Amino acid sequence: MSKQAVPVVDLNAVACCAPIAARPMDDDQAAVVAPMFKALGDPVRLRLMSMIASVPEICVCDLTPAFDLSGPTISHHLRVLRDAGLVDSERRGTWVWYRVRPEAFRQLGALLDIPTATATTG
Amino acid sequence: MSKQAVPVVDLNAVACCAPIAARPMDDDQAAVVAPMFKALGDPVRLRLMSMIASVPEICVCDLTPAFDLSGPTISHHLRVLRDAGLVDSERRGTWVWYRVRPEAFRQLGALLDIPTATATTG
DNA sequence: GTCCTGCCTAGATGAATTTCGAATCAGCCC
DNA sequence: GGGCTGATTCGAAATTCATCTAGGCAGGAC
Repeated sequence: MSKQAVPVVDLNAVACCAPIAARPMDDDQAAVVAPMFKALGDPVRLRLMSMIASVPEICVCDLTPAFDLSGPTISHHLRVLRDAGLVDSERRGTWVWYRVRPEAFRQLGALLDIPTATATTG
Repeated sequence: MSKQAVPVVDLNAVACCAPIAARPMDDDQAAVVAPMFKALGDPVRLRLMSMIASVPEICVCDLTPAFDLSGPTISHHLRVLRDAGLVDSERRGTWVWYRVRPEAFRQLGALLDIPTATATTG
């Protein structure tokens, strides 16, 4: 085993939103965060997420025609995004509207922050 | 490592740093970016990424014992991260060292930026 | 040279994912 | 109520994925 691989961290306070690069992530936190990244790890869902995040809210009827996929398939992907906590849905009359959950979005962004000088030296 | 060290993802091909929420992402860009998120969408890989990003560089021999998984499995996950363009590897003597690719890391963070007007007004 | 250690590759396998058509649920209009 | 449209859920097929064991290559010690 090498010596310099031991991480030098004292930020044991923040577990929820500390950047990935701040210190090694523990198993529990990884289990919580990974599904969010996983939800964005599909091109269809990434485009759906982008379409939803680009406007205050958007109807499923406006999302589906943008893809060459069946309605149930789009519905499935939207559910994955919703289960991951990235979006919210609300039925209003005939249509169902989706919007982004800004706090989840912000949290993901914070996780990818580069704290200070660790990863920038490579 | 010489032939495998070339990342599959071409970072320059991505519309660099345009946030997901700025405008709907097109199909090509989604196809390039999604594998990066997908690579982070597994708890093991997320912890690996975090361990690598927390230090300037780290030896595989320090990564493997942190998990209850076989060596080949860890090697597989490291390859996924490498193919996604998130990390780089280099053999020096007996050991292989991994380090983060800061530009990929920064780009992912930029993608999750909120352009301060769209997603917060919903 | 031989042996040992560290890491990767190859092949196999059970689990998860993506996708569809069919069926179902929710709301509106006549 | 009956019919229509929008969205989800159900059940199944094809694909992909995470993981293992076995084996191979590179480098150092002898």
